Amino acid sequence: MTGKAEPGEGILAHPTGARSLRVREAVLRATRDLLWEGGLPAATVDAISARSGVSKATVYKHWPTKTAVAAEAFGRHMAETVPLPDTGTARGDLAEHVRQVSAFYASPAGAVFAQLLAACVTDPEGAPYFRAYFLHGRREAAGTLWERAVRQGEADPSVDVETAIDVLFGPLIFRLMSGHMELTPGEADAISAAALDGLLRHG
Amino acid sequence: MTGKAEPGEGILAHPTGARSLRVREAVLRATRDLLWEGGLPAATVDAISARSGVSKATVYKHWPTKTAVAAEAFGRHMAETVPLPDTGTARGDLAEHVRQVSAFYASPAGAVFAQLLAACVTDPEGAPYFRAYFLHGRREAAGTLWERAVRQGEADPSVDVETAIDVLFGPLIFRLMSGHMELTPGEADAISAAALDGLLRHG
Amino acid sequence: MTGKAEPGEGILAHPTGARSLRVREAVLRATRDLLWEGGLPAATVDAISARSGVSKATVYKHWPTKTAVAAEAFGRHMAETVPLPDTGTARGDLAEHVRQVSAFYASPAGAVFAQLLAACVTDPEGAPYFRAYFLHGRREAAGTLWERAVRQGEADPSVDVETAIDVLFGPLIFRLMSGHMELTPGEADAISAAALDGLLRHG
Amino acid sequence: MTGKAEPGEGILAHPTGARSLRVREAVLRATRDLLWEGGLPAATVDAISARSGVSKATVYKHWPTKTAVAAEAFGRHMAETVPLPDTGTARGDLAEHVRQVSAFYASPAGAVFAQLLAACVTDPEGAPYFRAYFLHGRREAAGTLWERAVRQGEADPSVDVETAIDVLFGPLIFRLMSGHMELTPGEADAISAAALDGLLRHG
DNA sequence: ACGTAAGCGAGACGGTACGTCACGTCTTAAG
DNA sequence: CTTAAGACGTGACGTACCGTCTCGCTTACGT
Repeated sequence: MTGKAEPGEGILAHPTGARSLRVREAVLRATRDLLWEGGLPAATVDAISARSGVSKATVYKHWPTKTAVAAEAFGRHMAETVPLPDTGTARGDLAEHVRQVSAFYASPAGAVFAQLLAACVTDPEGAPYFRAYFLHGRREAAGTLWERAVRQGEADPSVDVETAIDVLFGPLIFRLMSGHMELTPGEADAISAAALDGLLRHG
Repeated sequence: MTGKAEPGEGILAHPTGARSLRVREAVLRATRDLLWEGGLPAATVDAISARSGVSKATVYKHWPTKTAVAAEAFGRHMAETVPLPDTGTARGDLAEHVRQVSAFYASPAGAVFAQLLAACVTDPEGAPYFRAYFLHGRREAAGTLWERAVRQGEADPSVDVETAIDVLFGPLIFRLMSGHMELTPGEADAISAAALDGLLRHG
Repeated sequence: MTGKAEPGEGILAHPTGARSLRVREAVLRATRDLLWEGGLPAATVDAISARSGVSKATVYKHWPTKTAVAAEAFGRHMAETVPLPDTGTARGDLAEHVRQVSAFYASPAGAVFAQLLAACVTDPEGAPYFRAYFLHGRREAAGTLWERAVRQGEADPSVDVETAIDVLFGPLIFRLMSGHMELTPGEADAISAAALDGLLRHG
Repeated sequence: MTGKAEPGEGILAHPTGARSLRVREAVLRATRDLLWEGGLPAATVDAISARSGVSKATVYKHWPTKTAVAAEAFGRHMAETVPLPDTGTARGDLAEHVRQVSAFYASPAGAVFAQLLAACVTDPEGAPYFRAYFLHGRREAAGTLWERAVRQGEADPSVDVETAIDVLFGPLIFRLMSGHMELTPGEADAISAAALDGLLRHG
């Protein structure tokens, strides 16, 4: 898996070899802990280096930016926790998923997510890592849900997967980033309802 | 009017008086220029101070954070440029507005917007300024459009204004921040169509 | 005295003001201690900063290079300890001075001197500080001796002061730097004798 | 001959064998070029390794320190260019030699010499190499001159060879290292005159 | 002739210091 | 009492070079 490119993201290369593997593991573990304890601001390269026992210079040989490290560490850690809902109806599944993601954003881990997303704006080198190691997985899960919904005939097949995902989750992210509205389960439901049924009257 | 609180945002206080007015004007003008030239990274407090002739200490007496200064400067400058569309139909107006906002995000000023939004995540003191001086105005404009659409009977009155706005523009912001998709006019149309008509089939 | 240029060395400028004075004092004291404990290698800017309580950035605002700091600190400390010999004859005074300087070079402080002189080769920015704050004082003292010797009619007035000094002390420095010969009192006497009487036979 | 100890310097050992010879040659050639192009600072071990095609580990199997490599490379290159003067008189020979050495110190190669001498202060492991591969040869040449002068009856036989050499060339080195005076031919003559005739009046 | 061990190229690694940058606080003196 | 000017502490940045190391490859030697 070392240095393997993520689909659609070009090559996110690292040094290879046995020693490198040890280094990568130590760095990612230390970074994950730091993120957990103090968010992105705590995950300074110095701190990562100190805690992992890997020298700063070596960190920079593996990742272009601290954002990249943090993104990969965060993505690794989150990758395991993606249970897809199965309520019987596509509408139920999608709404439930929005509710879950909203709850995630409202959690401490959500704050880290926001910090990482923010960091991507400033750090174009790190952004691909965030997309590859975190966003990609999440979007793939949501995409699965969406395609199932289309197959079941509930979802509008003329809507692009990407568009659908953005319309469902973009609102949550908007609120997360700007803080203009809260991310309660109720709000999540309101958003998913509006997105699924549309803003205009029909019929 | 100086230092007046923005609706819903508590008190964003500044020192008052004639000299203060001069200071505020000089700082905001200098900051605007710097933002324009090099984005948020260029709008260093030192740079703002140097260019405006206002000392750093004074800047910090008027604003809590450099983000606050930048947010206000950006908001001031953008406030004038918000023409609301009038195509005849609510659907047309909303779609057109999404297209306009999308184009704005894709522009250089959009990059500054992204940087500011990102900064708000890290800087809770500055965030209210961004909301008050920029977001608020934008959301108010969109809200006007939405309420007109409701009055015309085209929009679903059961959808909250805030929800509607977030569903329409959240997707754009998601893409802007994470960079996973482009912000072309075509994409903007796809998004507004999906949001307005809903993701599920109906009928 | 702050920021005052040393004669013949152009302007070795520092920030001025009361706070600066405190900073300079703290830095020089800390540096002197570090030099004493571990020589130039121990006097890293980080260590100086840590021990003096003055931030690294501030150190770099006062001195261009760690060599400069060390040179000034060393010179300050050494300035007080320059007793000029008075044996009655010029020959005796000069020989005695060579013996003293030789002993100094052979001492721990002499090692620091060697390190500083070596550093000047690599660091053209720091060299003037070494000349101004250390060498200048030493050469002035030796020059005094020499001029007294000329007035007394013992020394050859056709020999330039600078030349005389270099011929007397250059050999010691050569040995100190390259380590090809020891710096015992006996060797010092041999050198001063050779320099004072000349290498060729005469008469 | 490889790895043979230089006189008076203990054993400066290298690995032996046919391959080793190739390695040594490549390294020394590359180092010489680098020294020539950018002085000691350019002669990084990495650079030497890269340019010579010899791996860093191998370099360190042959030499204890980068100073050692540089010293040997420099000495090798300089070994060929030591023409001894023959003016007819010992005084003329010695003065001429001082003039030549002074010119050498003032040349680009002289700067490298200064850097190497400086490096020896910090690097006790490399110093013997500099003495063995460069200084030794130079001092031997000067010693030859001196002994000829003694045999011819011009030089004072009571002066030790080493002392004589140091008195003649120490002043040049002092100036070279500290930069307090220039190294013009005129200065060289003043120095040799003072050293040869002595600083005191006689007769 | 054929392993088998030494010598080697490649380059990752830990370590240490470097010099820089921007933030936000503080001090001083002028108005 | 507000300013301008700017020094200062703090904390992180990314880089550079050192000297050590690990890994296979390839040479050349010993049996």
